[in-house]
Amino acid sequence: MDSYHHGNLRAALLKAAFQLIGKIGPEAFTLREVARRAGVSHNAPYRHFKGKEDLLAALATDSFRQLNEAVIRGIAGAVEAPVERLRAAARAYLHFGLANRARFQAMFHSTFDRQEYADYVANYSAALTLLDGLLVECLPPGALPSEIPGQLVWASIHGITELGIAARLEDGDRERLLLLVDAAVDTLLKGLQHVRM
Amino acid sequence: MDSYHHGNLRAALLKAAFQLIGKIGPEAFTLREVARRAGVSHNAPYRHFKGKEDLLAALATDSFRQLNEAVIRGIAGAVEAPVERLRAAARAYLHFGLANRARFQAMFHSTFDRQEYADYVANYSAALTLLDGLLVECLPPGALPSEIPGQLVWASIHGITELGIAARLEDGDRERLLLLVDAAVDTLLKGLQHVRM
DNA sequence: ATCGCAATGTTGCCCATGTCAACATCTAAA
DNA sequence: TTTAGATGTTGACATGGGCAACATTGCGAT
Repeated sequence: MDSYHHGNLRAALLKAAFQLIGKIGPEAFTLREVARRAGVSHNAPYRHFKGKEDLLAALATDSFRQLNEAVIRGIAGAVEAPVERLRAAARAYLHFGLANRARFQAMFHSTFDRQEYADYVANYSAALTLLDGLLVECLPPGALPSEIPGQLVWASIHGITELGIAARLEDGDRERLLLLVDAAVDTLLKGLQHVRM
Repeated sequence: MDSYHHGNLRAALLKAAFQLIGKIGPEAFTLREVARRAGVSHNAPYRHFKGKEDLLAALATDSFRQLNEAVIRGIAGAVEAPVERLRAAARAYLHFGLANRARFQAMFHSTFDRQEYADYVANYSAALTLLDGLLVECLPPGALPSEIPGQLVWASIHGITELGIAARLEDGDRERLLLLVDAAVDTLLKGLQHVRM
């Protein structure tokens, strides 16, 4: 092999992009550098992506998939109790964000037009649905006339993660944030049992 | 006048930067374009800022100041009741974020080294302190052994704002998010009265 | 089998940007 | 008034995104 045609350049480019964006922020992220890392000319990516944004969109979509998987793995390793499962999911979410700050940013702060990326939207929604399902298990049956509780929990976990990313973390802070996530879950669950929506 | 020297270029550059970043994202934000808008050569900004990042840092710092002011204005226009004041602050926070998405991003997702920008850190902390003060008024006295509740409330409001920014909004969604913010405040307050920290 | 075409890569180019260096102009203090 | 420092300007360089023209390859119709 080793021939003119790469075989599966698209995948290779995405892989290289993952590594690159992990080392530097998504701002410094460079199409040409991705190509270099894939051992390919600076224009080869254009045969597989419309441009830089398109690559970023693919990256974001894939990252969402991985986030969902990570969350699922998280709850799989947890006790049966619904609250524990929700906590585990929340912790997994936080952990994913902290461990993949640049990709997290690509997932939420990219500028591509979402309407053109149905896959992205699907995986985005899946994350919310996932969390919402766990939440339902934690609340008294029939207590969910709206989608608000799910969005509330998601937003809180997401906010903690965002702020955790924004503040550059020392190693000890990870613990603190985990406590915060637990506190968020507990507090919201308690509050949701008392507040009318 | 109209002379070689501008008079107060630094301020003019910041102003131009505000306008520019309002029109486009902070990624597309360009030092040269800022200079152009200030009617000045592409290298003039270097006499007032170390480089692009430095300008962004100044912008972020200033934006934080404005956020805090907006929040304060928000509570000033609210009823006396502590919970109402907290709600007003939260709404102001959300509103500021939605109305200034690009600057909001600059505030939280920039890559400059925070240690070099004491002003930035000060204004950042001020936002948290502000919120925390409002929160204390809403809780039973002596019930705050930790900083967790404040961070919790902040993170939730922030998360709603971030997700609101991330999802491009239709006009009707603004209402929904405001409801969400109110729900967050109510739910967290209720929960905080029942959960041990 | 072969011919031809579409897919995939490559090279070369253009323009914009961030930043450095050298030079120009102004202002204020000595 | 002179002159040094502050402030702007012009020019240059390296790098990046993206277009166009060309090269190579593999695959399907004949």
